[in-house]
Amino acid sequence: MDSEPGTRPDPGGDTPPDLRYAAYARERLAAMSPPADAEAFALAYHLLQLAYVLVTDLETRIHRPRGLTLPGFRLMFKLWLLGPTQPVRLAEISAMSRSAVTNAVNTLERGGLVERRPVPEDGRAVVVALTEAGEAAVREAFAEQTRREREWFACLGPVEREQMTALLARILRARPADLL
Amino acid sequence: MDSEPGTRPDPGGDTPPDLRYAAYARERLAAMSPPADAEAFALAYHLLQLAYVLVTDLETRIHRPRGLTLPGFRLMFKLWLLGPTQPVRLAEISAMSRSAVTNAVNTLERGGLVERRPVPEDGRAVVVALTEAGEAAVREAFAEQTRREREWFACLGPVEREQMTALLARILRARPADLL
DNA sequence: GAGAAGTTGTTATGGCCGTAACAATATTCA
DNA sequence: TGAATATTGTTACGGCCATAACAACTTCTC
Repeated sequence: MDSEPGTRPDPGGDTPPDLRYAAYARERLAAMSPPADAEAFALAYHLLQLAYVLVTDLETRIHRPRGLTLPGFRLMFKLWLLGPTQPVRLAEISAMSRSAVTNAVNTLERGGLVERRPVPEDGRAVVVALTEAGEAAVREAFAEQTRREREWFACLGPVEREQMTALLARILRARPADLL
Repeated sequence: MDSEPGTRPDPGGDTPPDLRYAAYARERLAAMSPPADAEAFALAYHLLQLAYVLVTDLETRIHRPRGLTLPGFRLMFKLWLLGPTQPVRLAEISAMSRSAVTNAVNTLERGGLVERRPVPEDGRAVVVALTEAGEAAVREAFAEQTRREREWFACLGPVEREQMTALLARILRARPADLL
């Protein structure tokens, strides 16, 4: 049905393959018996796909050419704002595991971008701090990343951008309580 | 400033650490000289953070207990809708590399969930197809994932959910042309 | 037809991330 | 005080993903 060109907004023209797939999947799910929740699928799919494509773009276009990675940059950016910080704090802010922080810090430390310092009051603890090279790197990468983000979001108006941020924040705030 | 409790929506109560950090970062960026683009940061941050937290939740709560992974499930789900498909097609739909597909298919094939079949017309090509076990697995996992997604998005009304999906799709459709 | 050029899938290497197990250190509490 | 418990950071292992290089095959072009 509906195979003449121009009948719909563009279900086959220069639409990227991931969006064509999304449209197809939505139809198929709605047509199942019993019909599946095509709206929940579409929201989750577009959210994950956009995040994936955006992450890949920032990584390959901004950070890798500078010898960084996106996760590495994000960690350094936090240190830039927060100052020297314990791994356990970084892990809980980022909602990721302590071992992931250890790995990221290892990589950045090899590159001379951050350093570990012992904490006198607690023999277990360590703080991670930017080196001077790390501070310069994060400042420059931040400028470029912001520029690229603005390109990505230029298709939305200011009100829409705020709406979107607010909706995302609402979901994050209301995240299911049983997250472990 | 503003340190009495209850003055603001909750910049310190039971707000999760990632959102508290986001609010702090936003203030700091706006207070820089010259001020940085705190809005672009906030939008990108909330988008990436939500995607990350959601992915982690679906992975650990739904798929890992079933012996799957989220990327593995997503690939199987595509095969479920599309039928036997070439890796190159899967890669372009998913906007990921062919080698990532190879790896994912290897893992799924080890688990007996998909199989490779040669293509008579093209000696290079292969199609990946669900096995019977794979079809059963994807159907069950899909039901659970949908249930969980509905919990995540229950904090939005139907109109807001559609708004959000539309905004995400708009950004995906307008993605920068020079993505390589 | 035969060689050049392109496509497909794979492998190797390296980074990211999670879980589980561990050693070292702090804290609690009987 | 001293033993049980909790916390911190690390390591080992396996999965995901990208890039680059490669072999096999197809298609284009002369």
